[in-house]
Amino acid sequence: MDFSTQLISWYEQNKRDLPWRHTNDPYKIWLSEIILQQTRVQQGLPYYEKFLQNFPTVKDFAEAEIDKILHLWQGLGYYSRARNMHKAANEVMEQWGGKFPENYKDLLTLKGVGKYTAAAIASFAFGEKVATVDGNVYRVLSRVFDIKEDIASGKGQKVFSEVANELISETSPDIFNQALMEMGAIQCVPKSPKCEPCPFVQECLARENDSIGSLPVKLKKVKVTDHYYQYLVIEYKGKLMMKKREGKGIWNGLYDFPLIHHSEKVEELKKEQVKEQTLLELSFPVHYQKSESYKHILSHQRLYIDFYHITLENEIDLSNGQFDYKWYDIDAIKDIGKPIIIENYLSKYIY
DNA sequence: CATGCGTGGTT
DNA sequence: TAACCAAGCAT
Repeated sequence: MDFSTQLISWYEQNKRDLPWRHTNDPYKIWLSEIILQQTRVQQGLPYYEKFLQNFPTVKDFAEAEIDKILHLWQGLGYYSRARNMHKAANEVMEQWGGKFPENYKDLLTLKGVGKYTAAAIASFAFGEKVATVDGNVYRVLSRVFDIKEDIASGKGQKVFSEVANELISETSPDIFNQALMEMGAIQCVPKSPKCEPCPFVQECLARENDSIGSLPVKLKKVKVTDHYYQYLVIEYKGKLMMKKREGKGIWNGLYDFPLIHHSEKVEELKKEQVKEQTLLELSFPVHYQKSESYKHILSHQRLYIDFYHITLENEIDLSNGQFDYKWYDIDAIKDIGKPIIIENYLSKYIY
């Protein structure tokens, strides 16, 4: 029995029941695939349901406010996915007549749809014979065939793509793709893979060569930098001062508080910096409540965060246009997208 | 081609 | 605890 047949046989007996496996609708496939990028199934599941309820069709998604999309996406991370989905939905409406493009090459033109996602939609929705090559596939193929090519390099990605496209089933490329990823997700896992029930246990070259623990090879290491944040939670009559983050950094499109950003550890609030950020003339000692310190870990940054809750006696006029901060009713703040650390703070001390 | 981009789970 | 990493993509 060949690789594909063995794999699919294993899959039919071991697969999980996931909602996006019951549809051929490219919109639902697209939604699920974007959500699942770098995200675990259990974390993504409730978001998939929530987005489908709010936006049953790609037209609904395209017509939605980006602020509503980002609020629904809150807590899932990698927010550029949500912003790119909004753009892609509008591309589908305006350039493809409201219907998703139906092949790998055209799907690749959509914002936020790369090689993996284009292959996923093309095969799952349209039956195109093109292999999905994701982290699971790298792991399974690198082990079964003991391939030591670096998966972070362009060459490595090309090699694994070629291997996967050699193996892919002629008759059921969609099931083959699902099966290969499922094997990586639930059996050929990174640590302590479950080799005993694996259909390839006899022919797995990495097992034979005792190299499972070092595969797949991934040379690139992310460097993590430290940042020290002082957030000013400025309250006046049931409103908080906030603004929408812009630019290329983290949390683009989400809302947060006036922020004093340091590259070194700091102990106390500096009043000159408070004024620079907010025009707020603090006469120290001012009445404020400093929170406990938070450590917030991103993929590439360690944030050490203190919140300073300042309750004003008099309103600050924010209409001079020097800053983009505005006053937001605490009730309204519940309905806009915020970094999860901000949401956690608000839930504990403000709401 | 290297880097930036979240959050949560696991070891 | 720090490291790793989870159905990647854009620039």
